[in-house]
Amino acid sequence: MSLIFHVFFPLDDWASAKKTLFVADEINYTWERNLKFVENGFPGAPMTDHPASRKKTSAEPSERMDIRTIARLANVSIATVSRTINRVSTVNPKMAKRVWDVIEKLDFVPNTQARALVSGRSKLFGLLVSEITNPFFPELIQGFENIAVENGYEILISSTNYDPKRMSHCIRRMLERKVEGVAIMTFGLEEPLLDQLAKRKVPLVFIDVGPDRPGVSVLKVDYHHGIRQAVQHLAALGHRHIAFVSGPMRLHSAQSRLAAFSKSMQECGISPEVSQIVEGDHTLEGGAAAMEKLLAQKELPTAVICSNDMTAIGVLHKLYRTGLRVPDDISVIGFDDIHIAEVMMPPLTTVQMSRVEIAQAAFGALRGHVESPEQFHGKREFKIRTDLIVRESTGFPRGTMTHLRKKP
Amino acid sequence: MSLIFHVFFPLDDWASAKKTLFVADEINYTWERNLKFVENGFPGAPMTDHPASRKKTSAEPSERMDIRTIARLANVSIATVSRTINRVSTVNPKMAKRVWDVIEKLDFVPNTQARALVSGRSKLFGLLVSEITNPFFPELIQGFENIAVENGYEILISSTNYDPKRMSHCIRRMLERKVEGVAIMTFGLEEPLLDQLAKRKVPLVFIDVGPDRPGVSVLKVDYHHGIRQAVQHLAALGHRHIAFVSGPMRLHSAQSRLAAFSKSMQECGISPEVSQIVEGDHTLEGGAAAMEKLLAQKELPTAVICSNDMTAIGVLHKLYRTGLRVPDDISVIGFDDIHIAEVMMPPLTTVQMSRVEIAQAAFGALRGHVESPEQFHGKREFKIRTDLIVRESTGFPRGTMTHLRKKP
DNA sequence: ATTTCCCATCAAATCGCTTTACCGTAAGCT
DNA sequence: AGCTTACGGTAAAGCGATTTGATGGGAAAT
Repeated sequence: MSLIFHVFFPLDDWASAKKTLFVADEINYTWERNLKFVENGFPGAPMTDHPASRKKTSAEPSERMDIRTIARLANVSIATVSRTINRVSTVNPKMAKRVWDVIEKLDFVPNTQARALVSGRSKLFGLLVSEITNPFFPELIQGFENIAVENGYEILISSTNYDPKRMSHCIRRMLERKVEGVAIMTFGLEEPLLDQLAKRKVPLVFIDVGPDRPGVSVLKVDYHHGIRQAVQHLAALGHRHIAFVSGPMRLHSAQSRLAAFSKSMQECGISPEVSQIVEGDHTLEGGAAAMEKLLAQKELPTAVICSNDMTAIGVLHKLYRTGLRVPDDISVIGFDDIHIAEVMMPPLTTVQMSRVEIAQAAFGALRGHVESPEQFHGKREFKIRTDLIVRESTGFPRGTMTHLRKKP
Repeated sequence: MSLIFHVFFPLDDWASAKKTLFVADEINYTWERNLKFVENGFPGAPMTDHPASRKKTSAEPSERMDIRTIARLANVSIATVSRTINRVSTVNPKMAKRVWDVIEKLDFVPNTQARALVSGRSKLFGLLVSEITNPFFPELIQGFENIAVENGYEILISSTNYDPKRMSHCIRRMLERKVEGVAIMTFGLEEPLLDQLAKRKVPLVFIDVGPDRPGVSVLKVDYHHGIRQAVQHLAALGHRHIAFVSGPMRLHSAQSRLAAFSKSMQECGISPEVSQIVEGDHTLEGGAAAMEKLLAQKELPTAVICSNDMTAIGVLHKLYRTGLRVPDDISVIGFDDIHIAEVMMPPLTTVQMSRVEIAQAAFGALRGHVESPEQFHGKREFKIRTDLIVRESTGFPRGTMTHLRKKP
């Protein structure tokens, strides 16, 4: 019978002695690059050094630091050092202290690569986002990173920039680093690329939609909840002509948001007009372009709901350029609630989707699969809520309160 | 005698597709600590599994993939496979093709950990930023990642959130992963933390200021160039009362920007007033708070220059709240030129500092140190230019063109 | 005094890949 | 023919940990 603790590498404690320091790596390798030398009269043929050809450049005064160096200095066996570092509970405290002392004195840092190699656990998760420059993602990354580090994992972040080639490259790199799981936060399903990961049975977690396979979890965002609130909010203010600027329609999340919008409109007894639904691409520029299209139509909506905040900000900007005032002339609602939405002019009414919640759910799913696969054998789903945050970009529709109205 | 090529892991070629991607990482460790279990009546003493205890969970139908599996299937020796993968120039193209074919058919991915372990090269760089949620950084990360990936490196990204503890932790983690260099883009010098890295001779690159040590490069940003343009621009428009919202003064970059401002003011024959210089913290909220302080003073400036764009946006927002119009009532200039600055209401006049340029310089410095230390033995400095981008948040000072003026 | 445990030790095997000798072989040159 | 050369093969030695099984010493328990 044994009590099992999950301990891999007790950084906090370890570094608890405030001396967090650094390990000497051997980074001094040189390799000259050169062209193939054809006319060679001498014996040594044209050759290329194998990249790993290492030459001890200098006789380091301090010999290299091994787990066995520690063992020697602490006067214990390497097995004991290993156990100590990994906090196996059977080591005698006295012995452990001796070991820790040496480790601290020498500022020893175990080599993660070696550990990963033998243990088979890289303690690495991949995090794939579609666009790191969209503020939504850094906030998500931040959350994910926090939880991951707290739990002893590292993250490999990659931004696909909506490019499938790039995405495939990212996945490849993660495979090379032997990630134990990947969170695919691109809001889209790229079937072919997944095969590489599926084949290797890497646990995955998706947002919105993902293949139905063991080892794959999906975070189901309840778009409808927040979007219905948005539509109702607008309807209650008296809006009947509500436009929608969608995201790129190949994204599942964009489709879902649009669907939620249409449904909510019907629930409110308003029938959405097709001409008032225009496709954006979730960027600032896309939002501005979409608004321009809307502006070009004979009938102007009195409110616009956008598929994300970046789009909404683009819309706000186009409106500003056009001389239309928000919310006096037209109301605008975004989606995501990125930090900057709050300081727009005017502050943006938006549907918030918690990054922290998503990050936690994603990490939890991955960790679950990795650390206790038995309980996580099937596909798991997690619900993510969304809620309307009312700020100042929404108001009564123009014409409703004529005395307040001013013509642009 | 041999000709040497630098080839480690030809990602580009290999994944011949031009896919560039991202790496990042982050974080911490949790492990439950446990007390020694004294009262144990049962046989199996309190035990902890060694983390690396691996249990073959499933009998893989496909046997595990080695470099030697490939060798066997391609009918060559493992040495040849290794040479092929590493593009050693002496391998016969025909043979190489045979090997590549098998590799592709089996979707073989070499284990980076094993390679790193034996070759001593992790092909990993650390990237430390102060705040990933400030849009400036994701843009920088994007640039850094692009170049790194193109050159076969991965990045471990960490955000310190201005917390020294966290920073120390980040550094520790990077050491464990055996990064070959670290770009410290926190715009601040944390002496004690550096020791950890310095001791291990990890190449570093800083922005603005860094210790004068071999292996350390510094990216010197020419703040004065852009800021002088900003001041001159304002002065030319007729402004004489120009305020400055600085960053947190413990940041060297914040000090430099302020110094550049003061100097530029003097060059223009204007003496900066102390009361018009207020400290912000490079955040939205800090900018708003700073503007509030400025607003509370008896004499209002006619223009405000901010230490970064986030601050400027905060200022803009506070001004909007107060009912002051930009640039009619007051002009505002930012610094950084983050993407969103362009769509502010009004679009922000700002000093641009190229993220791409910084990323390239940083990567170049690191790579230089790692791959040809002889030429890079000393501290190297790189210049980064800054330039004013005039948009619409600046105009004539109020009172200059009385006929255009409207009282708030 | 003997039996148990507990705690450690040692040595050896692994992880997946790189690298180094050293050895053939077939073709190319003289 | 006689030698080089080019190119691949073999085999073995690591890289820096983790793990396991065999083993032993000492202290507590019987």
